[in-house]
Amino acid sequence: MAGKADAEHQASELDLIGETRRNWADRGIAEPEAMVAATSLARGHQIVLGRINQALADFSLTFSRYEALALLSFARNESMGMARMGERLQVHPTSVTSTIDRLERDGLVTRSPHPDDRRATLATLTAAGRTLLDDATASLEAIRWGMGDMADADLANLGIDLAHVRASAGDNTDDSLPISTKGTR
Amino acid sequence: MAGKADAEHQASELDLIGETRRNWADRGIAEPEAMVAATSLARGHQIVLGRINQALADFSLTFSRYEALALLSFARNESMGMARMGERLQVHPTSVTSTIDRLERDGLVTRSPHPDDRRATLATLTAAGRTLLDDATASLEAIRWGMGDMADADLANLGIDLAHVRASAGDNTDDSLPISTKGTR
DNA sequence: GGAAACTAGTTGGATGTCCGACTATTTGAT
DNA sequence: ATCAAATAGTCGGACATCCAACTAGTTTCC
Repeated sequence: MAGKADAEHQASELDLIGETRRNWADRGIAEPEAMVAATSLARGHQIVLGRINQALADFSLTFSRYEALALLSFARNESMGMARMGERLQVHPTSVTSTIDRLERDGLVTRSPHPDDRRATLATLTAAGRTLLDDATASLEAIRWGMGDMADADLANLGIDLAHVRASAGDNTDDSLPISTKGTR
Repeated sequence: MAGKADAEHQASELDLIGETRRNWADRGIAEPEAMVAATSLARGHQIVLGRINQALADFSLTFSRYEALALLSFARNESMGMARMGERLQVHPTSVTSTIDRLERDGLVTRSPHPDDRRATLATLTAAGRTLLDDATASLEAIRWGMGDMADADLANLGIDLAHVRASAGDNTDDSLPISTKGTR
């Protein structure tokens, strides 16, 4: 889990990131924009993930486990090999093991041997898993995936800016992104 | 720690977020922009934090511990009560305990009783801690705090968009942010 | 065919984060 | 003044994530 569950708690009096920026500026930092962006990214992530996990707590889920359930729900037969899950979710194979362990413990997923490859294990969504996923999804939609009351236009801008980050890491960012204003700024 | 250490690894063939978006769209999701933004935020955080932690590994540091050292370096006498550190870093008190434990173990920080409040403990930067912080900072500057080759203008946009997220959580976002284009889009 | 190289998944260890509960101390309110 | 309420820090437990190392099965290539 990551981020404080209570993302809405008092942010004390001051702007913590602005304060940090000022501190570094006094010291003569290099690349101040990058520092502010990285710091803001960490804080934004903490806020949003905190809200999401808070909402998912009603279902005894975390975002990691929710993502795994959602991924399976999109797969043929709601079933997928664990290595493939790791690629899709961009997490280490051991994290998949750990996530599936807990989902299986809670009866949301079952493990079964792969029919063709005796090394591989298939994770398959159970009926309970599918039901819980649907309920949890409705809950996340209700809180707009933790994005608060941000306007759709601002959300789109954020998505574009983050696409730049992802592109800088080699993520392919195809045309499915909101590109209405792309290149115009 | 969060994010894959190897943030630059193969992003396989497809755009994972675009693919996710398509999957949900087929299902008729509500609030698609919010979902994409939240997903992109998580991925962007993973990428940037992964790069940062990779750079800090040369100093046997993590970003959490680096942040704690930096915070202390800005404090009067390079010293601060642990509760205050938790407020500034926006983490749970037990996380501060854990972080200071490791910093103390590595000789980068010392604990001492607060002179006026016998409940409180002061964490103080050591000479070794200060030196390591400076070296680690230089390393982070060299990689632009994990922001890759993003242009300053894009970084500024990202900072602005994330300020909206933070504002929606009650973070005070004062005038120290890059506001050159604020309100113009 | 058979050995080397690769792939799939797990286990064990380290870190970071949260929450609940607990002790010690300080504040505040009657 | 005294006792309740709030605050500071820690411990134990749960999760998520990584890495290194290991077992078991599959591919590749001579």
